[in-house]
Amino acid sequence: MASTNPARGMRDFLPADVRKRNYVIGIIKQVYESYGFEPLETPSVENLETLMGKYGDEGNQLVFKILKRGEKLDLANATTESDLSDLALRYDLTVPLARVVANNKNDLPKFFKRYQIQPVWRADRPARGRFREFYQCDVDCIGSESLVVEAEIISAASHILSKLGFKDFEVRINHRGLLGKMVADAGIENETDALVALDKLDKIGAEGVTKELVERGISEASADNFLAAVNGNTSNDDLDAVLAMCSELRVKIDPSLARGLSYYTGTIMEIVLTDGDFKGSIGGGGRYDGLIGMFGKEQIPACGFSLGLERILVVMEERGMFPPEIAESTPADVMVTIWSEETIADSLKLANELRSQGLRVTLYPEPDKLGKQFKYADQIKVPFVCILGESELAENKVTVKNLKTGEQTLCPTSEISAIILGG
RNA sequence: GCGGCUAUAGUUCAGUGGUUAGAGCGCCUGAUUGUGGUUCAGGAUGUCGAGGGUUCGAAUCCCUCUAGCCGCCCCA
Repeated sequence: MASTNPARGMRDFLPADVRKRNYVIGIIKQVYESYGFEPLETPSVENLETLMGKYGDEGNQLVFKILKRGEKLDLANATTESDLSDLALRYDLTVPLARVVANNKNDLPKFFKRYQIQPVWRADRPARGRFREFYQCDVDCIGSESLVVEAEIISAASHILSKLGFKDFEVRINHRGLLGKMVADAGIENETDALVALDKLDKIGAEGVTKELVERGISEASADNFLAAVNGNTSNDDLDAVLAMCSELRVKIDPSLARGLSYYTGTIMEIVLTDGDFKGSIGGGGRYDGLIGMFGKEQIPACGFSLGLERILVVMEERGMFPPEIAESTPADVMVTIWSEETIADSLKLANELRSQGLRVTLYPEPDKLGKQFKYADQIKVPFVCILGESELAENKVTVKNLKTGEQTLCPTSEISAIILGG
């Protein structure tokens, strides 16, 4: 038998999951729009050449490539990857944005402030809180080199976390220029290796980082110099300016913050929870003044931030942070039963009357024993059941039962919504 | 990509070479032909992940594959 599991690293979202996701996405949209960011959507699929070379070597490996189709797919004579694949699923939302900006410069305002909440795909190995298809919630501001952009983006992301109920979190910032200088001053040639090792400082400590630097072929003297620089005077004008504009927020300079994506050029930032046992960032971003220029046109400055929806959801689930109306939501306010074949039309009519009174109404889909119908109502957690049986029809009334209290009322149709909304 | 662990009913798991593979939960039926959530009685459900091997005999031992989990790597 074929497996009924979704494909590796992919997930089905059952109704309860979707409600929680929509709740979080709703707040993210609302906050981004309150800062004047506009929505953008781009295709799931990009041309392979659009994505390749934008994320570093590791990133290139993780791009989800799509096999060529029809006559273009010539397996017998294929010798390179580009003979087999010409498209790929998008790896993040930033590179597609850069492509859109490069392609639509004349139609976009001088400063393009957009948000985008869509899934991205990575051919990664799935782990806890890590999937092959996951949503990112990006905000970016295109066209300005001003550090006001950084400040505002940090503010928006902080705002969202507060509104979702997070209390202990902080934004850590660093600067690619500062990192590059420290690496060069220490006499280290391979900047990527140095940064990857440095990024683990809070996890494995100074000794661990030194060890890893040496393992990556960097001399012990250089490694020590590098770490000394990180712990020494790390002042940077850009970072100081951002800090000054974010005085109301919890922002901290973290000289060990590196971030993997290769397209960042200036400020880099990450948002982390400082309470509980969730390690790792739940969002990050930075300035990428060179990326849009990689599409061969004008060089345009840009800066953005991405919140990881899945990680936010994992933590909110573990901590029970969803409001009761989301956590205990029901598909309908009331369920209408069907007494018999002969009364189907009456039940259909009743359901529609209740809908026109503003209620969410679910109809039991077939005549059945009342016990079965109640059991189903209980299972889907609707709070009220309407019974329209022979005796009710004879009186032109409906029995309404409150499933929580067990209370039952016989009343005309017109009074039902008052009972349900009042109860 | 590397290392370790796991795969048995819808689900969580027990079963370490010997009849017909079990349990909890869930599901179905009835007690209750106009009333759920509680209770009681009864019932159904399996390619024991796939393929091969050892054996008189394999869910159990061996090999291969596949999938999942944990750690490393990397990342949101």
